[in-house]
Amino acid sequence: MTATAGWAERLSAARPVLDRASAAELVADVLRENVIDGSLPPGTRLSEETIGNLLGVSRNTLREAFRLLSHENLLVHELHRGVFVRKLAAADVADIYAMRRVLETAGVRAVVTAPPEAVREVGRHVEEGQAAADAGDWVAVGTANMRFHRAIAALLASPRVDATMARLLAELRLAFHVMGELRLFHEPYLEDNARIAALLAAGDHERAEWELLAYFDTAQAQLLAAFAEREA
Amino acid sequence: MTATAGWAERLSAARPVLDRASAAELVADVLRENVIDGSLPPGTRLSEETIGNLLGVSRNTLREAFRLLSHENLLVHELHRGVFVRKLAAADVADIYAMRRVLETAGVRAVVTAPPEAVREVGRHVEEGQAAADAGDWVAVGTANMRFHRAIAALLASPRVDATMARLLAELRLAFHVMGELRLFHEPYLEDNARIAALLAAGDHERAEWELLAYFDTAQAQLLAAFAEREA
DNA sequence: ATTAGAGGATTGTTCAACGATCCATCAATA
DNA sequence: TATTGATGGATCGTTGAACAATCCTCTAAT
Repeated sequence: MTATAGWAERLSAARPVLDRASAAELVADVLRENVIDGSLPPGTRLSEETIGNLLGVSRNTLREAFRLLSHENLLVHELHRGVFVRKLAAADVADIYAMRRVLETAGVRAVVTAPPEAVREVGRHVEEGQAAADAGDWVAVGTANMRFHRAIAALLASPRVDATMARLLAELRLAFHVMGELRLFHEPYLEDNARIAALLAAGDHERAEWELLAYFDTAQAQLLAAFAEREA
Repeated sequence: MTATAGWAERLSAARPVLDRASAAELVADVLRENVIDGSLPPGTRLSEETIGNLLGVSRNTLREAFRLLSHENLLVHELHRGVFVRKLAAADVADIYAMRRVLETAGVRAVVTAPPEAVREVGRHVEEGQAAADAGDWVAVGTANMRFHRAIAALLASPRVDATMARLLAELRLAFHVMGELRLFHEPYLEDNARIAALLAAGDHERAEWELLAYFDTAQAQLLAAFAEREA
């Protein structure tokens, strides 16, 4: 019985696969990948003709892809000048962390009403990060860390909060490129994350929130210090 | 001296006015206006040819405008079917209020560190709403109410939070169209808003938060009731 | 009443073209 | 020398047309 019970939901869950992405969205996916992994460093100018030829799509389609990524804050569009890979300023980093504080602390406080599955999801990403660290893959550690924090905000069980967090974290990755040694940036937080996940699992949201705020302060300070150093 | 002190900032603040132009953005502005004020009710299909001829722009330009508004959640784009004015479901309304609770309560708690000017701005929109009510302009009362709540979130002094709130409230206006009599929906909250603004001005963020949460509950329930009634 | 198919209408995507704008270069002037 | 002004090339902004792919409606057949 349980096998056939939820067939309607399973079908509607598969729907996004059906209305497959348009050409512009596929192009946006490719570009997003290259921006996030640093192949296209901040400040790079994306010429319509060059990129269009490279990917084999028309200028119009490409421009739609540019619009998509501009609204994800990964590209900036300057009239009559073209699109550039976003270059975060120190103020942007501070603002991103300000918004993360709001969303993630709200997520932590919602742990008491969150579905147990969502709480387990937080812990899962902690293990994911530790496994990646054991393998020495510090880029993967960074990815797991993003997922960990996204899972914290997801405790609110709000699609809009979730989408906002995803965009915030993608944007933040633009700032990571200023960090030279990824290991030094990510390694210390593995323990912090494990501790926060444990507190959440135990329902101790007050201490979890306190730990989380401490993490924000140090991580933000670390990033901003790297920014200041780059200036010099 | 003070008149010439901040000229650099004033100039750079005027910058957005300068690079304002793109035809697609202007078209998006026009469409947004018509969607928000109800001229284009939810569910309306926007034919590329029809709208393009009406506004005198080419299909390509119009499609860029559609993209812009789709990412503001005001339009939905269905592949090979066209774009439609977004039709909010009850779940959307609940989710919007969930996110408002997060952002606005955070704003209220930030009143202790917010710049005084930002606090005064909240009160200003209360008066704006009362003036509109005296004039019997209930659409303007609704606008003032939006600005009031946006000003509360703005206490966080975060550009990203501010932009997110603006988008959330624009989206919520799609739901207001189910309310028949706008006066019945907006009038009771004039007093609530005044009380909350007074509490904020006094720095009593605890009671302000309590009042605000009460407002969210009743307003959301009222909207959802109207949705349920529409179904019947 | 349901299914199958044909035809028309609309969208998806590309291409070519032209005006508008920006940018680098170089000449002219103080 | 440094600033200003003009020139030309490159790129963007926007349009219009074209064709394929897809959807919708209507009709016919079972």
